This record gives sequence, structure tokens and C-alpha cells, in this order.
Amino acid sequence: MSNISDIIELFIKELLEDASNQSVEIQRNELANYFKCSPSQINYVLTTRFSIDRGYIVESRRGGGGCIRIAQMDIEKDRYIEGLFSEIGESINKLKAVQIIELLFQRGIIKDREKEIMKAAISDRSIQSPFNIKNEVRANILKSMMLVVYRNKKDF
Amino acid sequence: MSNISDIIELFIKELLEDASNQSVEIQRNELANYFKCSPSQINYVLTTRFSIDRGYIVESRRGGGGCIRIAQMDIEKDRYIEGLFSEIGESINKLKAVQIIELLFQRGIIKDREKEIMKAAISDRSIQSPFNIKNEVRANILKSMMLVVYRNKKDF
DNA sequence: CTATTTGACTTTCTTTGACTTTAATTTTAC
DNA sequence: GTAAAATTAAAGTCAAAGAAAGTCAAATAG
Repeated sequence: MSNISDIIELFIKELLEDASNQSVEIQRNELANYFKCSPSQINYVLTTRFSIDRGYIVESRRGGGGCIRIAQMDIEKDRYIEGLFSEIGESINKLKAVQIIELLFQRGIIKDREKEIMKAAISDRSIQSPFNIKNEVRANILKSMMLVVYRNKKDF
Repeated sequence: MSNISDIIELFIKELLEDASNQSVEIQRNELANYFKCSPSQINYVLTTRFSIDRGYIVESRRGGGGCIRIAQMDIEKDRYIEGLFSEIGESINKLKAVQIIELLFQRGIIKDREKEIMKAAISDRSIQSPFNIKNEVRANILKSMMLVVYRNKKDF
């Protein structure tokens, strides 16, 4: 204990607890100043503790008035998606990805057009990277989209 | 949050909401004075937030009694999507991609959750390719997804 | 060795101000 | 009284400065 990263992690998680809509906005420099650490420490915490795999979506804006938004999915409540996530892992081929998307549709978690959009996003035609990282990129895209779906159930 | 540009953007959009004919007239100096900012700030907001690819037309007249008119374009969905396609081209950065997605939502072409799914798919976190092809991949993903929307209008 | 911390450098977005251009109004010359 | 000139009242442009956040690699801690 008592490394700053853990403390900042906890702090952000408390903010998220208090937030009504499961998302908070922070200012990197402000937070860094508050914890008397370097600004890039905040980035470190975000990438190591608030990654997609852990159920968080992080967005940011630079420039004057810039900020970082952290949104959370309540992964505990959804053992199901947790299972799918670990199945996807770091890398997934197109066939398996499509299967998972179809599954989500069958379960009534996504609508028809959402299914089609997701399939389009992870198609080989989309991920035309000339290197052998297609499946890694596909895994990331799929997980990101799934997070949105799970976070956003209310809108369904 | 809380940068003046965003506030002015919001203000103008509210004016547009209230306007009967989807267009409003403002006076640059008056507005600048109201928000206690430099007049050229207004130009900045107009070029970054009310550009033609965001669906706005801005006209102005200089000299005494001059003013700026901002009008919201009302374009047929099909032609609209086609135009956006050519704008995306081979490569697109994240900001522009998000703008296009927001536009589709604003125009009622996609739903809220579809918007979020699409934004997740083209986020930097998703497209974690270690090489300099991010923007190419992003363009492909976005176009693929838009194609689904375009073909699948009936479901909306 | 792995995880953390820091700092120098980069990128992106915003804000400001000095200068330019254009249009309307007022003044002047005839 | 009218046409040209001067003045004034807008809006436009552009580049520099400022305000964030991002990256990456070296140093440090455990």
C-alpha cells in the first residue's frame, strides 16, 4: 500500500460511487496537483487501472478547459459479460467475434441494427491493417462496443 | 468543461432551437461583449462548431449594421450520407469521426445507443495499432458502419 | 524483475490582439 | 443637390501565446 497510484485509483472510484450517472470528469493537472504528483502519473493510473478490460471508458479533450471523463460499467452485476470479455481476451478472430455478437442479439441485449453495426465494425474489411494485429484490434473494438451496450441498457 | 467556446456554442444552438425558421442573426461585437470575450472568439466558435460539414451555413455582412446569419441545413438523409462518405475518404482523425457520428445523431439518422457504439468502435483505445495507420483503419470502420445504417434505413 | 514515478517533449484546442477588409454614414467640394 | 472623400462601424484573418492532455523513456522502488 501507500503508493500514489493506488490512492488515486481509490479516489477516482469513490468519485464514481458518488456520481449519479456512473461517470465523472476530472482535470488532469488539478488532480495531479491535489496529490502532489506529476500529471503523467494520472495517465499511468488510467491506463493501468481504468482500462477497457476492467470495465471503464476513458475519454478526454485537450486544450483550454480540457478534461478527462471516466465512465464505468458495473461489471459485478453482469457476470455474463464478464465471461464474454475473458473469452475475447487480447485477440479474437472474425468468426468468433461474429458469434459473440449474434449471441448478444439472441439474448435480446442488442437490436438488429446494432448487431449489424457491430459486425461491420469488426469485419476484415474495416480492420485493414497490413500487419498481423488484426485480431488484437478486433478484440479491442468489440470490447469497447460491448461496454457501451452494457453501460447503456437504460436506453434500450 | 467551462471553456467559453462551448458556452457560446450552446447559446447559439439554443437560439436556433427557438427560431422558427432554423436560422438566427447575431452581431459579433454584441455577442462578444455579452460573453466578455474577444470578437474573434466568435469567429473561432463559428468555424470550429458551425462549419458546413457540421450542417450549418454561415453568412455575414460587414460594415455598419452588419451581422452574422447562422442557418441549419436541412438535407435529405440519403444525399447527406453520401456526402459524408467522400469527406471521410481514406483517413480520418478521431475528432472528425466523432463529429460525423454526432451529426448523424443530430439529424435523426442514428439513435443514441448506436451513436455510442459507433464512437466506441472508432475510439483511440479501440484502434490500438502500434503503427501509424490508426486513421486509415478508423476511416474504414466508420464507413463500414455507416454503410449498414445507410442500407438499413427501414429499421429505424 | 516488475511496477511505479518523474520529467522532458509533443500534440491539440482555445484565447487574444493587432491588422485588414467591407459597408454604411457623414462631411465636404463644387 | 449631388458626387467624391472621410469617417465610422461593423466583420474577417492570422499568428502568437496560453492551457490543457498525451507520450515515452529513464530513473526509482519494492
